Amino acid sequence: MANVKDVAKLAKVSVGTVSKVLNNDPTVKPKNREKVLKAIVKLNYVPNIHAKNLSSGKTKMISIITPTIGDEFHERLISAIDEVLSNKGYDIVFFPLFSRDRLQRVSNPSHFLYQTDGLIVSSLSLTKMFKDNKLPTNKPYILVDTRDEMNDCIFVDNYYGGILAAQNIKIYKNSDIYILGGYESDEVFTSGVFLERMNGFIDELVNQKGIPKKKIKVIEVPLSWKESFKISKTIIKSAKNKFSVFALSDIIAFGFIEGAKYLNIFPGKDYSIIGYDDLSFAESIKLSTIRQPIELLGQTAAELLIEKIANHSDEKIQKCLNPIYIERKSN
Amino acid sequence: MANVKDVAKLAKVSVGTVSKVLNNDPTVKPKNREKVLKAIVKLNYVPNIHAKNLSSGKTKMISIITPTIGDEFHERLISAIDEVLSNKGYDIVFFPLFSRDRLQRVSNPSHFLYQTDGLIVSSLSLTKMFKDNKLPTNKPYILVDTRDEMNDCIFVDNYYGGILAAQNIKIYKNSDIYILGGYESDEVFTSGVFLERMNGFIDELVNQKGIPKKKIKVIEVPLSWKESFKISKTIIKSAKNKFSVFALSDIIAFGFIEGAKYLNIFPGKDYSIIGYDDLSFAESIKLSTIRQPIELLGQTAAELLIEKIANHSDEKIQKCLNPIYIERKSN
DNA sequence: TCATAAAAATGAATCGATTCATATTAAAGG
DNA sequence: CCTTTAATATGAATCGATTCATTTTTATGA
Repeated sequence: MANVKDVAKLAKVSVGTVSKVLNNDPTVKPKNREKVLKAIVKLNYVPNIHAKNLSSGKTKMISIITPTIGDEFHERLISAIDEVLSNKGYDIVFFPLFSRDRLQRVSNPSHFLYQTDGLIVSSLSLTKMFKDNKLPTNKPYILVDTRDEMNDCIFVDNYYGGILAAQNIKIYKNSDIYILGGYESDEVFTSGVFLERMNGFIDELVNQKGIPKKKIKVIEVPLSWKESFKISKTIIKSAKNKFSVFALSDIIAFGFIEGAKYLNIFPGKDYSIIGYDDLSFAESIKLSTIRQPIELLGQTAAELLIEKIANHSDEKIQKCLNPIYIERKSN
Repeated sequence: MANVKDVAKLAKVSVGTVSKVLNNDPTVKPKNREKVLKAIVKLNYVPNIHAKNLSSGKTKMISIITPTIGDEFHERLISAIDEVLSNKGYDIVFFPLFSRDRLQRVSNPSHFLYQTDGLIVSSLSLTKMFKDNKLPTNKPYILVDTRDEMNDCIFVDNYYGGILAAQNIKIYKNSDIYILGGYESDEVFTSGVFLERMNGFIDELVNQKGIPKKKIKVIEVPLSWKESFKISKTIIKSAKNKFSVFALSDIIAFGFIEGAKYLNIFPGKDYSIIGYDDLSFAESIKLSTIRQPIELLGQTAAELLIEKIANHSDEKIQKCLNPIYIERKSN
């Protein structure tokens, strides 16, 4: 394997010049640049990234940490982040946690994860993961999709999202109102967004709309359409009259709607339902929902982090974006 | 930031000893080990991973490349890979491609991606990505979920999966048989598995079961349940009598079934349908399907790669796993 | 033509670990 | 107690880039 020295020798220039060529330094004359380039090709030279990282003290990489990967929210979020970062010359390295076991491994401060130029942590609460509520690194980082007073973060106001749902949901006379979702099997991997949505919804209904609290039924369901699919029967049977549903995620709303169809109960007609997120399928199933600006969330996070890296400024960042209500036929 | 030298000085031992402690070398006496450990804590020392990578020539990391991330198949595959690798002391770094643009960036031979100890490439065809049908690296790598004569690979026999579907699908008299799926928007990101499934299915029907080819209708649909949801109406209207469907993925089968329900057409009663993959929801919707051993696929890939890294052997690996038919009510 | 300033090239020092041949210390055996 | 052997410890050399103070070359203009 050839290295800079070999290239320098073959090109008859110094290693400094080779390094300049590699980094597009304009202070190298065309003739020399060409010589170096030719030598690189001839030797089949590939720069060693580890040496580069070590000697420059930079990696031009950003670590991204997420709980899982199999969902549209994170796919869109990360794509958006990647787009911004790549424009600024950064690459992303991606660390989905999957399990507590992997979290354990990845908690080691000497893990590669913490030795890139910065980190974006998505949908995770550091409080629950690390006792001191901090990532074990002094690299700059920012949390996304989590509210955290102690760390820099950017998030969508989930409490307000709940309020929006409450303000817009159609309520039938004498009818029950169901909140669906929010169950999380492992509390270490939760960001608390579901609870906030629920609280916003309940507070608004009770305090502003004067709905008696006992008419609001919270049904804890995991974030999976299959689960709400199953639970739909129970709910529909227990409900007298028409009823209203606030699903804490579009995924849950979807399962409920599909399950209800089996009983010939249709959204917008026999009951009203509002979802959350505005995922790509929401429009096609005519689901009213609270839209999160997922792409904007990712873009802003990326921009803020890059700024932080560039300025070394340590002023606290607490950025809040607002969701909006999207009206469709289901409500 | 403290380094090995600082630790050595404080602990009053040599850097060699510090390094041994860091790497759990048994030839260091308990007393010294303790001194070093104490110094590490006192100095808040964190090993620099880039220096380690450079000097040792190893990273103890494996790169994983996938086209996307938002699907159950890859989530399960990667989890399985991660489990095996972590047991062998390796960590994974994960590179979803997302887009051609990112593929472009990631094709640079000096990318970090190619400077780990090995690579696993999932569901991608190198032929379409690189003109010489090789990854731009001389690190060991293995392809998963792709058949490729030129490279080491492990895959599930998709052609045979198609045969299995053909052998088991219920066929009604004078009825049409539909194949659903296989449309891919960007051919660079395709692995060709859908085509193989389809060919196996058709060949078996025509050659073994004597079904006339014109009764088999191929409907190209993208891998999205929404799309097959939409197309279901068209198909059902055009179909006289009962009919049979081979969905090239469970996701597509699901969309079709849900769409058909709107027209009061039910699987296992008004038509028969077989899916592919046996994703987690297949059981709950009673979908007959061709099960891929996803976890086994990931585990075996990981094991083979580690072996390759250890032995430097360059004998060609071409491992084929078999899918099995899972009977449920939809067929 | 020469002095001076600007541009380009140089290469030793550096980053922070691991390696391994060599030196030191401890244990075993007579 | 001394020799031999085994167990530990040492630290200079190494990995392969970047950096930057210094030197060399080129350009400018009087």
